[in-house]
Amino acid sequence: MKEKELRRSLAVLPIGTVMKLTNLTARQIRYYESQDLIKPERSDGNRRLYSLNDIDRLLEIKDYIDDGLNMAGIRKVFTQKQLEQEQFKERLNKSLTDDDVRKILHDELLRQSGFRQVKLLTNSQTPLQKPF
Amino acid sequence: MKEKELRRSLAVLPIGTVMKLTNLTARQIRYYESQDLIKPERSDGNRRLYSLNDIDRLLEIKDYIDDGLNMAGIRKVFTQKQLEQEQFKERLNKSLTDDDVRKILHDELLRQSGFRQVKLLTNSQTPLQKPF
DNA sequence: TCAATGATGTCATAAAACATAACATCATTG
DNA sequence: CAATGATGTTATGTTTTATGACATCATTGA
Repeated sequence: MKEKELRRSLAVLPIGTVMKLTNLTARQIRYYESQDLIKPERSDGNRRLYSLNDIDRLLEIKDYIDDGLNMAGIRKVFTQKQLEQEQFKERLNKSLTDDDVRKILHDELLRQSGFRQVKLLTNSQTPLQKPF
Repeated sequence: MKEKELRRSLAVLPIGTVMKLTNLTARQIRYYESQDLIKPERSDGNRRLYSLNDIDRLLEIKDYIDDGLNMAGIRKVFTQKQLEQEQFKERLNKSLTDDDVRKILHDELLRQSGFRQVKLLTNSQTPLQKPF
C-alpha cells in the first residue's frame, strides 16, 4: 500500500489538468491556495504542481462551498480533520507497539519453555503457551 | 468498473507530466508517436494530451526497447496484442449473449409455470407474474 | 569497410499555458 | 450603505510545448 500512497502524493499535475479534473477555474484554485486550503508544489520554472491527493482536496473544498461554508470554515474543518487523523495514527501506533510487546513476550516465554508442554503450577515463571 | 476505465482513458496529462511519469524525453515521446506507437489527443491549443493508459503504453514501449525491439517490432507486438484482445472480447460477447438467452429462457419458463413446479409438456399461457 | 538506417539529442522559432498583480463585479451582511 | 468575501477580467512577463531542421552515434547489411 505504500506504493499507492506515494503515487497519490506525487505532485506532477499542472494547473490546467487540475482545472479539467475539478471543473474549477485557475482563479479559484489559486485563491484557495492563498487561503491556505491547499499547498501545491512548484516546478523549477515556478509552475504549480498538484498531486491526486490535491485533486481530492479541491473536490472536497467544492463540496464544502456547496454546503455554504466559507474559506475560514473549510480551514477549520481541515485542521480539525488533521487533528483527528494524527490522534488516530498515534493510537494506532500505540496499539501496534503494545502488540509488539505481546509478541515479544510470547516468543520469549516460548523459548524459555523449550517447546515442552506447558505445566501449570510449576515454580513461578510458568510459560504461557498458545497452540500456534 | 466502467467508471475506472473512463478515468484511465481520460486524456488530460500534458507532455511535461508524461516525461516525469515515464522518464522519457519529449523527443522520445513524440518520436514514438511519429512511429504510430501511441496516439495522444490534442488540446484546443494543439498541445498533446495523454491518459493513464497512454502512460502504461509508454512504459511498455520502454520495456520492449530494453528487450531489444525496435519501433517496427513493438508495432507488431501491439497490433498482435490488439487482435487477441478483440478476439477475446468477441468470445466474451458471444458467451454473454448465450448466457442472456439462457437467462431469458429460464425466466420465461418460470413465468409460464406461475411459480408452480415447472411441468414440461404443458401447453398453458399461464399468466406472468413477478414476486413482490 | 562504408553507407544507410534507427533512435535520440540539440537548436530555433512561434504559439500556448501559466504566474502575478491590479482592478472590476456582485452578493451578503453587520 | 459600506465592508467583506469570492470570483472574473485584463495586462505583462516567463515557461512549456510544437514543429522542423540538423547533429550524433550505434548498428547493420552489402
